[in-house]
Amino acid sequence: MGSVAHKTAVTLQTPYQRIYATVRRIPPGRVASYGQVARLAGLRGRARQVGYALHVLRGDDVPWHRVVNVAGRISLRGPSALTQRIRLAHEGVACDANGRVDIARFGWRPRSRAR
DNA sequence: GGTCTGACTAGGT
DNA sequence: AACCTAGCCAGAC
Repeated sequence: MGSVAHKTAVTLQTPYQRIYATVRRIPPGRVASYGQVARLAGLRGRARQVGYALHVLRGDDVPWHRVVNVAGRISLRGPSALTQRIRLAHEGVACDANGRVDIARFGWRPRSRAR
C-alpha cells in the first residue's frame, strides 16, 4: 500500500522537533514536566532526552523555561536556573520557599491529545 | 566499537 | 525523609 509515503510523513519530524513542538504548546503561566513532554511528544519514558533537547537549544524560539522536573523543581544548575525562575515569575508562576513550583496549581493539563 | 554523563522518572528500601 | 536502582538514549571522548 502507501507504506512508503506514510513512513516518510512520520519520519518528517525528528524526535527533537516533536519535543520542541510540544514545549511550544505549553501556555504561558503553566509548566510541564520532562516526562510529560516526552509522553505528549510520543516518546514515553524518554524524559532525559527532553532534557538534552532543551539543553542544546539555541535562541528563544522554544519556551524551555516552562519545563521543570516532576517534583516542580528547576533542574538547571547555575545562572540559567535564575533565568528560568525569573521568566516563570514574570508569567505569574512563583516558586515556594523550597524553590518549587506548585504543580497542582500551575501544571499544564492539556484538554485534548495524549495524556 | 566501549564507557561515561546528564535540564529525568518510577519504584523500591 | 533520604538513598538506591533500573530504564532511558543522544553526545562526547
